[in-house]
Amino acid sequence: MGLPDSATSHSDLHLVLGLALRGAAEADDSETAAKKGSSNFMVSSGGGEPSLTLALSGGGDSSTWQVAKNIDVNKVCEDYYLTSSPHSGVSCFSSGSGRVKRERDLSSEDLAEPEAVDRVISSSRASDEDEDATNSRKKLRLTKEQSALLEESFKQHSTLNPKQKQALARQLNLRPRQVEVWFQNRRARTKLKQTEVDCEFLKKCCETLTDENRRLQKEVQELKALKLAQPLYMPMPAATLTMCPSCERLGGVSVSDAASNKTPLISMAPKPPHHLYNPFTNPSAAC
DNA sequence: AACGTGTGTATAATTACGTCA
DNA sequence: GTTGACGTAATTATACACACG
Repeated sequence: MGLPDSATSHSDLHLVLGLALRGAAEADDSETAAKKGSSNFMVSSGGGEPSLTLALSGGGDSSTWQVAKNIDVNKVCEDYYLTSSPHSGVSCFSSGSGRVKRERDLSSEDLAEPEAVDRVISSSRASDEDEDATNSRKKLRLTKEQSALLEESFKQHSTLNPKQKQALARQLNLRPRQVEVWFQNRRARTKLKQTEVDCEFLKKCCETLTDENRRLQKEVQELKALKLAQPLYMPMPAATLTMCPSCERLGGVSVSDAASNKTPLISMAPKPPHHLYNPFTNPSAAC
């Protein structure tokens, strides 16, 4: 496996360079370097000398960070969740640039949470956009268990109130913001899926109507052909006449006209073959 | 068979903006 | 009118699977 894309980011460039300096004495292992590079928790702004401890000194268990920083971030999180007590440390899903504009999760809602450290770090960096931009965001991959629980919760209610969000986050060992984002994206996916279903349904409707239209057009052509085949002004046997129940017309002739024995301007064609559409069986269509 | 690379897909995260209390 | 919380929509970025040479 090659270097992850993030290895080419500025932040990781710093890391890789720094690690390369000391890595000479270690193994010439690009994958190891990549893994080291993938840990973008806290790179010191001090240029050449990478440090992973600066911003964490006042916070959680530094030993945890020392262990985690050399391991694939997702694996770290999985292992971390499995082995650590809930909220015993800083969330490993540092999203880097994400806390500048939205500070929703900095509210009292979850300030008591352990990831407060994360947010302290982030907020302390929020004033330094340039440095913030050097951290590429790492993407969390939810475990099957987490996904299942989220799905289960989503089935019950597609939106969460703050308490539910908080509880779910605690249950999943995620930040409330992450739960919130998951639900947002889940709603979006649901909507997209429904749109696709609707689209398919409308396509089928369109096809059906097109077929129906084609059939009717064909029938019109056949009727026209039949009409041309008959001589004009041919008297219509009364028995072949039917009355439209809705407008009380007899084959294009009103009842009053028929009663007065006036000759219709246009004679009715003989009764069409039974397989053809008879407009009088469908008054609304005929009138 | 193992490896590196390009590509497509799923989805976490971000951003912008609207609504409402 | 302002503010903060929350929602959606659009978009970006990342992780991963897979095909291919």
